[in-house]
Amino acid sequence: MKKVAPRSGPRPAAVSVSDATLRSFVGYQMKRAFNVIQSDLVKTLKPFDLRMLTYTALVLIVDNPGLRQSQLAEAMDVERPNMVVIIDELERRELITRDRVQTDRRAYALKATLKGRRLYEKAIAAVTAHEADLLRDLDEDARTTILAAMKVIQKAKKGDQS
Amino acid sequence: MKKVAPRSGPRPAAVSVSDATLRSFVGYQMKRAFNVIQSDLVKTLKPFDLRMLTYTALVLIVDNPGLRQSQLAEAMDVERPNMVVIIDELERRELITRDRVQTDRRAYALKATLKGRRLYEKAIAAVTAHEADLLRDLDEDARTTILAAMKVIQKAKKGDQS
DNA sequence: TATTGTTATACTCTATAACTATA
DNA sequence: TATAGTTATAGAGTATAACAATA
Repeated sequence: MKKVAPRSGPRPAAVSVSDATLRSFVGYQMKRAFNVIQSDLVKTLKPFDLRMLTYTALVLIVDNPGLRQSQLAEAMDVERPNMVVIIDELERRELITRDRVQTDRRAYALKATLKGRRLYEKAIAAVTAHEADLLRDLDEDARTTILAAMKVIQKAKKGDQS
Repeated sequence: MKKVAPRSGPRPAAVSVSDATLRSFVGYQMKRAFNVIQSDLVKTLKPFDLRMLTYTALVLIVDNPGLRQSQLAEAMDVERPNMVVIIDELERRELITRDRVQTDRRAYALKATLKGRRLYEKAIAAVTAHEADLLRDLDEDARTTILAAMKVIQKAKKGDQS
């Protein structure tokens, strides 16, 4: 009953694990796919000394000169306290400037420096190239569907019942 | 020059932030969408006192009785050291058992208890219902495309140049 | 010598309460 | 009183090195 069945291969892990139950969940597949994309993105941004959050913040600041930290935090869906260290890092590296808003001295106006804009250009080019490579086996139609679907999912949160 | 221009609305954040540059990246859209799905999943699993990781581990153990921690870690794409605390929690709550494998006394065979299998049934039902609700605005065609696309992305990692 | 599970540790991301300075 | 930014802190998730027991 408890006798060991003779095994030819040296790998006891030869029997593959079934994830049949989980596979059908969109959430499960998205987590796994997102992990792939994220780890690729981390590697891509490494040479620029950027992480996902610092990269995203830099892009938004370049594209929206003068915005405040709270606006950035809301746009990135990050809590304000967590925004501070991100901004601190970008400022310390002289990629952005933090200037008091004259009309509201509580707030800071964030702007990219020339150095920040140059890093922005390089980082975006690298991310674009890596993403194109990662998605090379998806045709244009599939990509369009994915983008559309991702937007639908994002909207599903707020409009719980229009 | 520095006079405050009279504003009608009380909200200075009225000017919306443009994320046009980021929007076209699949990775960006996936992160945002995944955040929505994840936070919904967290809420869904809360009543069962499960997190994504403990939920995933429980499902895989129920579906693959007797598997080892290292197999589970590989299946979940989690480092072995991080698997330990997850398994600890499931065992402490008597949802699974950890039995020494007779043929390899280094390893543990993981099995779900009756309590574990019951929680599995309830949790899966809840997750299924919540996911259906979250994706209610996506037709079957879109879901199929998404699932297929997520698999393509996952495969893109390993087969860098088949 | 290699592998299973473990401990310790560290870094990132996330989340909340409470403070300050301004409004 | 409310808001912008900050500090402190705690919880998750993730990653690596090093160890004991076993193969």
